[in-house]
Amino acid sequence: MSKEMFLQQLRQKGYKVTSQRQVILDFIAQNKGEHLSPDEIYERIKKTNPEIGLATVYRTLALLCKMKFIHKLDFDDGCSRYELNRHEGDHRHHHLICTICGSVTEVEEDLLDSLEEQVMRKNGFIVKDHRVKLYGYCKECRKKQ
Amino acid sequence: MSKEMFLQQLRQKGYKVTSQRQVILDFIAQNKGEHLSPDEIYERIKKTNPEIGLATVYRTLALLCKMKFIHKLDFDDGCSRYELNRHEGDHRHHHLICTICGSVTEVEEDLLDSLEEQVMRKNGFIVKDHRVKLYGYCKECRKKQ
DNA sequence: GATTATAATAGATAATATTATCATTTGCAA
DNA sequence: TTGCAAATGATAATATTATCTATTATAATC
Repeated sequence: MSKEMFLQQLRQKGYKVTSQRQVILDFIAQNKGEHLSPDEIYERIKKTNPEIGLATVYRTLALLCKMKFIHKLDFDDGCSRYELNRHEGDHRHHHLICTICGSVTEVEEDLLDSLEEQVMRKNGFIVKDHRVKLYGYCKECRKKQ
Repeated sequence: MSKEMFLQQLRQKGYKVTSQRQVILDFIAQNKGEHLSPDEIYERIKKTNPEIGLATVYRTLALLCKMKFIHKLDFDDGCSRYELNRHEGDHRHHHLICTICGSVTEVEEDLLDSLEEQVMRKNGFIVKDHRVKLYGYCKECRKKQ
């Protein structure tokens, strides 16, 4: 999704396009691939835009989440982290969290279709999104065991 | 797992069996089925055991998690919640979270075997546990749409 | 295009949930 | 008993959210 498309979506839903939102949006887009925390984003943005407050960073991140532009992640390291949503609207990868070294690896896709179908059939629950975390030992730590 | 077995496991791993830990353990075992938050546990335990501090509740919950006696949950309602681990050592159900009414339903099992096997093969990652959250519309809310 | 009304947003900061710190207490082995 | 590492309670620190007043984007009007 391009920046312009996103700004249009904001206006369309009645949200305002503020300079702060654009700055934060640009920053996240420029740092895709990193799992940034609110405080990291705040500290690094503050250097060029010292007028932006921490609360606004939190609020904008929450808004970007609601708009499905980013995802909130939780790796149990004491703060939340966010990543760009690369595949429009849909969540398309899982996280492998090593319980030894704490590393986080992403794996593409999925294989959840049969699970979601079963939940639909047995529980009447319509699945719109999912979050999957796999805990275990990464390749490196496995060797050292 | 019985209480005695659990206390033995504590001693075996070098942890001490304190009265506070026993009180919290008993309370959780007596309220299985509820998804209790640390503050709820603290407030309700305080009535009969006013000497127990909030920090101890948090610490004991973290310990019980590490011992795989309970699970930490996150339903995005502003606090963490815990539930008894019914199937020893292994995580055996997923959560369906309705994004309309906020209800949380549990579904037994799994169908993750093929996913975990694939992760093992492609990433060399040994999966020891997983956490799956499915977001969507529950049966009731679906009707009202 | 400039002006104005207004609801949304921003910044500052108080409140809340959780974790870290530290001095004191306690379970447990010698 | 006694010694000591581990645990506790109190509370400071941190991450996040809620609150409240001032500011601002935007649509309507001139």
